[in-house]
Amino acid sequence: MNHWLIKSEPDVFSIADLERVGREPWTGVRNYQARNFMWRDMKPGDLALFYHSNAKPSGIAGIAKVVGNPYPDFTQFDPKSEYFDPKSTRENPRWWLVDFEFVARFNEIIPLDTLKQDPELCEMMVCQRGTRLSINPVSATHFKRACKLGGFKAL
DNA sequence: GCCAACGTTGGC
DNA sequence: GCCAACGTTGGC
Repeated sequence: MNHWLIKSEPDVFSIADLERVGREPWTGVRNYQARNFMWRDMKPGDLALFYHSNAKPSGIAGIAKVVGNPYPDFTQFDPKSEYFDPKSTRENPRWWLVDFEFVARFNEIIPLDTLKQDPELCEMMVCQRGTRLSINPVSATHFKRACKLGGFKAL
């Protein structure tokens, strides 16, 4: 099983939103590296740290799980969507996504500052300067430790 | 294929 | 709101 970190701006879609809806298609990823993670590497059952970016504070807010297999991001075909991509076709879609399911919400967000100060978690991509990728692979060790800090029993 | 200009991300 | 970092675009 692979582990991940997925970023979302809580003003747009937060861990509380995921808890409310239960399951959500991860639309709007328009970066090839992040897309490759979703259609090539993610498998149903994979677990992800749900990270709040552009937040007060930014940090890990909970856990989500990959459900189902990748399929084309429908927003790329919708001219009214902000994620519309005129260069993509239904025959040959450019952008793919998976659905995420709610697993857990931490009692308190683990702030980025805490992650950076942690001797292990400071190694995570999200702690490195200039890393803007919205989906990051995470080691099983780092995942477990983040769960522990979040007060959540490791899965 | 190079690279300057531009746009976006995201911490602060 | 600022700005560093980085990805993408497009002229050549």
